[in-house]
Amino acid sequence: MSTELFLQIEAKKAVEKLYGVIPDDSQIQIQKTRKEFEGDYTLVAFPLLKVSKKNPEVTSNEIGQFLIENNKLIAKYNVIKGFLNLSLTNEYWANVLNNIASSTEFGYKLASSASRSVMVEFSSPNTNKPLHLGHIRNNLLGFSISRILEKNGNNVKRVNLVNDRGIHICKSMIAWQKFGNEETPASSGKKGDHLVGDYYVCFDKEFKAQVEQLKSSGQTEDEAKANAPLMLEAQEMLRKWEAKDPEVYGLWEKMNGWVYEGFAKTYSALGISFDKTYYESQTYLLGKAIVQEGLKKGVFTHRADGSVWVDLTADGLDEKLLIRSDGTSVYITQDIGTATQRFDEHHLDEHIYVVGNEQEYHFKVLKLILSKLGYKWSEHLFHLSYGMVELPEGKMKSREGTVVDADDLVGEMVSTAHEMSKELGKLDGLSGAEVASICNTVGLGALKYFILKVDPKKNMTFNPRESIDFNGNTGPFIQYTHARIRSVLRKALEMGLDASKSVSSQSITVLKEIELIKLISEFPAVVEQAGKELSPSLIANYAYDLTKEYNQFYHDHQILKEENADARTLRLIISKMVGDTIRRSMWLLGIDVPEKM
RNA sequence: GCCCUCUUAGUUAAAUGGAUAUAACACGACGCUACGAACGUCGAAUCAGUGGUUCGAUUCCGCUAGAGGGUGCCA
Repeated sequence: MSTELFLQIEAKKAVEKLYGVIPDDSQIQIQKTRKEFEGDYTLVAFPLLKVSKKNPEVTSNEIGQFLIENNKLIAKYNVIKGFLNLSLTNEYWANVLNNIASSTEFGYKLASSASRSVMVEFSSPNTNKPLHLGHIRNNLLGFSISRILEKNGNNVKRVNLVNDRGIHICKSMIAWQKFGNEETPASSGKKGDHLVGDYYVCFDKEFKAQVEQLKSSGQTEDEAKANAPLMLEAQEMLRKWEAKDPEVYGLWEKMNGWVYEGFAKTYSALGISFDKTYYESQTYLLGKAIVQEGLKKGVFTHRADGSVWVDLTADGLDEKLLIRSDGTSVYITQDIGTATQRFDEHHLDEHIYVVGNEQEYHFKVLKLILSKLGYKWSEHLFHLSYGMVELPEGKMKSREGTVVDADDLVGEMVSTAHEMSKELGKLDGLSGAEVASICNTVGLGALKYFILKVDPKKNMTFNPRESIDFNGNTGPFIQYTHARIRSVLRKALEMGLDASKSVSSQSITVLKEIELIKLISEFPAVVEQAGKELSPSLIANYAYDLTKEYNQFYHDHQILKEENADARTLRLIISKMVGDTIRRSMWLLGIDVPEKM
């Protein structure tokens, strides 16, 4: 039981005994005592005044007095205005530490076959260009949330839906065909996804030139865009692709193959993997049958030109096209199909889409359509809508070359880690492979932490200069503290000190020790909260708080050189638990922690 | 036009219907003969404006201003 819950129950009893009324849970507000006051947890008296019919000070004092008289584990209290600050005894905290030290998988709920089944779709890249910073946020969020949900006792399936077909792919293809001179990753040494991306940019450049030319010969902007030969060729290519024209299909397979090789490297560098990858080329026709069904049910309507629509105006939304007048399907048609397919095949309790907030309307519409079709599971679809990543100069624009490339970014972070460790001389004497591994861990840790510490819902600014800072509220700061703890534990082992004994209240000698035990004991609640809110940032902030608190402790108090054996053991155990909790918090974020750095 | 979101120190972030709003970076001043200084200590600096609900609002609601996003054949 958490300390907060324990105090809530005790306070409830006290109120009942003192005032003869059983208070509502919402009236018993327990919160952490603010740093500047003495106490562990605080009961806010204001909501109880109606019950006590006394002023805040008197009410607080009466409850505080009752609690220390009736509970041996509550040591003392003080009252400031309407706040009752409670301190628990050293026995209580020693016992908490012993319980944590002897438990396995502390803070985690393990999944069983009876657990809820959750599918998380994330990443979902287009195969016409390499991954960039925006994809990194998506990937890191999706991966971390999957781990958080797993450790909240869910069976999680990670899936990727690759957008491997459509006009955007044809743009890269047509540009390569016309201007590529048979360039391949092997011939040019370019990473496959970058090579294809270059031709996407090339298409845009040539297309714009054609549009300008047509405009100067008298066409309007819209006319020029519609008539540009390159665009017509791309559209023709898409038609040929849909007709499975062998030449076009072969080119498409070849170029997508290059992209997949490139993506695989990026995913591997980021430490991201999936249980299953879906391809839009295999799912884009799904959903059409369901649209027919909807027409029969009268949920959708035909228009004169053959297009199919759903009217959502009664729900405050607009009318939405589902099938184009030429009979082809649109994005949402496919999503209707894939969602149905997944719930048919897997019996999911929840399906989470990790997709940027610019698609909020899309998912609102999707959910509504599915519920109109009578699918009860539509209420189990959840759009995890995350904010955009902007640069200090503003929005990233691929065409203006202001996009931060994922591979470049990872590379820069790792090389910064190299420079840093060289400068500090921290890794002297280690083998090249060890140094490379550590710098990789630290560089990636910096990047991942920088992105995940921000609340997913919020837009964030990515400042390249600040992101490679390894001091302060950063991944490397937390990793460093872990490495330092591991170093202490290695030395303790050499000295033959035992960190597996249990401790007694006499072992606790300074306040910081209790602060640390308290913080460690809050880990399960943080994991649970992060699972509920689908927010890795809660874990990141917790890890930082814990690390900061430990560093202060470490600075002010000796561990191995402490002469009192009981105190030394306690500090050793606290150190071990802090190190473990840091490691496990970071694991939930998809960040590794090194033994040395 | 209509709909949605956001606005917290110079900057980037945090928290909360409750106490004097929390950190980091940057800036200034300090601490290594030390279990790891990628650390620690001190200083200065913030809730866009306005009205309401409330014992109490930065948090909830309204309006104003600014920023971003979406909106019938893109994804």
